[in-house]
Amino acid sequence: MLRLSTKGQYGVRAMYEIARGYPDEPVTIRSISEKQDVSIPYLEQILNKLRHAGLIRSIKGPGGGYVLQRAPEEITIADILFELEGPVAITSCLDPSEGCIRVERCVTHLLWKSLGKQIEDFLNTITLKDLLSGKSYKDFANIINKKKRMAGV
Amino acid sequence: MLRLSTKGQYGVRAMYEIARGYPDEPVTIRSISEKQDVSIPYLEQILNKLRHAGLIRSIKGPGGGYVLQRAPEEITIADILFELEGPVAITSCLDPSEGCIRVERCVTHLLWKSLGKQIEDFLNTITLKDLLSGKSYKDFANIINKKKRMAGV
DNA sequence: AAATACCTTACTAATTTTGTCAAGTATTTT
DNA sequence: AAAATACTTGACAAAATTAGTAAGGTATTT
Repeated sequence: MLRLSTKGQYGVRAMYEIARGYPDEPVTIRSISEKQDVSIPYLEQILNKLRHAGLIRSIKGPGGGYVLQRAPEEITIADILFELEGPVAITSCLDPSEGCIRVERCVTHLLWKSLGKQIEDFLNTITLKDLLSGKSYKDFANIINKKKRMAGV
Repeated sequence: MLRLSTKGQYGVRAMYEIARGYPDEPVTIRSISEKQDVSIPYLEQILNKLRHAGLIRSIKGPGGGYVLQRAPEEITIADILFELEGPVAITSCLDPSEGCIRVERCVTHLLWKSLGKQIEDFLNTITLKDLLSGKSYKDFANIINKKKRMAGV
């Protein structure tokens, strides 16, 4: 349950490759394709969205490729996934573009909203830099929990 | 992104109705259908799974219906969703039934695993009793954060 | 025996996902 | 100027999943 589509997954992996070239080495689509085992046409579709969102820009011609528009520590996983898959919406009625017609009597509305918030907090906290620095499983949990403690939750 | 299927959503809402009758009032499928706006055949499919999982049992004949097998505080949202939608698996390679062929070189593996763990912790913490007692949005967040603090995370 | 209520399997329409394909446009190097 | 490299766009379609419906049972109580 709660699976992420391949677009989101590949998008994050593509951004990881582009981040590795930051700040001065443009990364070609071919090189991303080879390193991450994703077809070039599919990557084009994905990178196109990320470019329109202002997360990356492209440099044409020989020697060109993609580069980050912001530093790796300034780009979160949420930034990437949001562009490729839209907002976290555990249920359709929690999608801002749809809306709920039975909020009042829906006993689970707040439950899903709260779960969505937990997920968003996590995704907003982890950045490309965390990915680059090879964080461990425990590290990721600590990053988010530490942040919450500091926020006084 | 990360949407729950209707089976999972309806399943939780159905369990909520059955929990309202706990411990001595069997809840008919018809009554669940009317209160939660879900068709009877679809509910049968859902309740069948929950029954096989031992979360509920059915009483046949007039005056019959469904009743919880355990107290509301002993049944978590994770118990319900796991039966209806399988384990939390952000990516297919994190699904226990599939497995990952590139764990070593996958830079996002631990990220998704960690996110999955956050979600599971949340779902394992909230029970039917929390739903019955009409918890607020903030309440849900507090339940899980308090638990984590106590665990010394 | 009649009414109530659950039980099971099969099927299918709709939607979403996961890509491919074809035909471009833009830039740099030689 | 030409060639090579690289990105850009929109349309299309197979495959998988979701979200149910339909039909024909079986079991229990009154």
